[in-house]
Parts: sequence; structure tokens; C-alpha cells
Amino acid sequence: MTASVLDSQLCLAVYKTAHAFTAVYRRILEPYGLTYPQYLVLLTLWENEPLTVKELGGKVDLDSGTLSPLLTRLEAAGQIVKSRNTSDARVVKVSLTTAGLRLQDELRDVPQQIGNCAGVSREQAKTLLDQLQVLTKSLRHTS
Amino acid sequence: MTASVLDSQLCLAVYKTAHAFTAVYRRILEPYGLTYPQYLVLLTLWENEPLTVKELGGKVDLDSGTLSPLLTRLEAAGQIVKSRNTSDARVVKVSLTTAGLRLQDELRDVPQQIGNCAGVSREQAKTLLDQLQVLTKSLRHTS
DNA sequence: CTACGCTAGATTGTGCACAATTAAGTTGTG
DNA sequence: CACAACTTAATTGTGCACAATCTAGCGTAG
Repeated sequence: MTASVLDSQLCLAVYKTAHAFTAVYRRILEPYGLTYPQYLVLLTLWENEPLTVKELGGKVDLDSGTLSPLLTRLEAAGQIVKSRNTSDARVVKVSLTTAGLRLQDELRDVPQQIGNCAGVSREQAKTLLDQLQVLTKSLRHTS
Repeated sequence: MTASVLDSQLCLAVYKTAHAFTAVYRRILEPYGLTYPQYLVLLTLWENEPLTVKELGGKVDLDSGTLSPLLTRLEAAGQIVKSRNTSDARVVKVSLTTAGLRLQDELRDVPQQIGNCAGVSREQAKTLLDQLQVLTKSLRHTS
């Protein structure tokens, strides 16, 4: 087997692992009416609220085409509020509502639940994480 | 840092690596009018043609809700043909057209190109692959 | 033969990903 | 001031992911 075929398999494996992860998140988050990307956005806001759409997009690696409708849904669900900046009307500021803040506490056990399902040791997780970050950097650099 | 937070980061890393990979595939496959999932379907057919929709779905891990429209697009693009089985009219057989077969040769360098972009050694790729497969199995088992 | 249950695919509806375009607002320069 | 260049978000269009439902066809028990 050549190295390149291995790389193709690697892509497929990453692809399938990502789906397996989101399936687990879906099961856990479904009772709260959240998807994994929405949860990611909330995680980011819990740490850094408030953020502009652009800042948020930079942190979660999503552009306005994905983020705009996602934020609209989160706002409709009552978790966040969008407001135009007064000094620069191009900028939209995203803040948490009381309900959105409360979710942080309600979802505090999610990482633990994910950890249980992943079932890898701390050392394995760290190693895997490092390798994936190197790989991602390499893929981004050449594309 | 707790192990569970590490697992959350691991999910995010997998998620980002998957996107980085598909971005590379997108760039490579775009001249051929193909997406990564479409390429996966063709890869499978090049090895096993003809296949039923169900067999194909089992191999690429996609259900009919995703596969049906994808196959419709591949058929519209002239790469495949769908035909009802005569003995059991519920079954749809998916075959390659001459153009679809020719693509196998035109795309023979794709794994090599992916390998160049990934830039990992054969040993690293193998290790990573194994770890991801174990992780995926664990995630599927518990969800 | 009829009815029930099962299977294969297709369809519908919601949401994400992303390229391309648009709209609105801001800033710098003549 | 006028206006071109740039920035921020939103919108549009295509395609994937997946749950839920629907339809058609098959097979068997009664």
C-alpha cells in the first residue's frame, strides 16, 4: 500500500470520526434543542461575551453565510440577542440572554459525558489532539 | 485541565481536520464537478460496480436520504446509471457509465495529491488511522 | 386470495458548509 | 464635499447529513 492511499483512508477515518462525534453530541444536546455548531457558539460566548459576528466567526471558523442563520435561530430560541453597534452600524454585537447564561450551568456535564463516550485516556487524547492539529495546519497551508 | 475538556477539544480538532480535508478535496475535485461525497461513491463503485443503493449506503455510511439525491446528481452529470431490478422492483442497481469509468483514470493522481497536502509520514498516518478507528468504534458503541 | 409485516428507495423538512453576491456603512483621498 | 475602496453582515444558491415519513413491492400466514 502506498502512503497516498493511506492518506485517503485517513481522510475517510477523520470524516467518519467527525460524524460519530456529532451523533453523540446530537443525542446529548437534543433535549435542549441545540445542535453541535450551536453549542460551539454558546461555548465561545460563555467565555467571551459579548462578541461581534466577525469575532465569533474567527473563533469557531465559520463565515457569515453559516453564522447568520445559526444566530438567527439561537435568537429565536431565546438564547442570544443581536444588536447593532451604535458607533459603527456595520457591526452586530452578540450577547447572551438570561436563558443563554443559564444553559451554561445546565450543560456543565456535557464534556464529561463526551469523555465517557470517547473512552480514550488523557494521554491518548493529548497525542491525538496534537497530531490532528499538525495535520490540519498542514492541510490548510497547502490549500 | 480535566480529561473531559480534552475530549471536547478532541471533537473540535476532528471537526476542523475534517473541514480542512474536504477543503483540499474541493479544490482538487472542483474541475471535475465533483464533491467529496460524490468522489467517495465513485471510488466505491470503481471497486465493486454494480451495487444496489443499500449496498452502497452500507459501504459509505450514508442513508437513502443523503444518497438518493446524490445519485440523482451523479446520474444527471452522466457518471452513473440507476436501473430497477427486474426480479425485485424495489431494488435500484447503480452502474457506471463510460464517462464514469473514464473518471477513474482521470482521477488516479488524487490520492497522491492528498498525500502531499497532508504531509504526514506513512507511520504517522497509520498510527493516526488506527487511533481514529478505535475512537470511532467507541463513540458508535456508546451512542 | 387477502391482509399484515417487512424491505428498498424516495421524499420532506431542518440545519450546517461554503462560494458568490448584495446591501449598508465607514474611511481615506483628492 | 465627493467618491472610490474597503469592511461587516446578510442573502442566495448548491450540496451534504439525517430524522421522519411515504410509497411501492415483496413474502408469508391464515
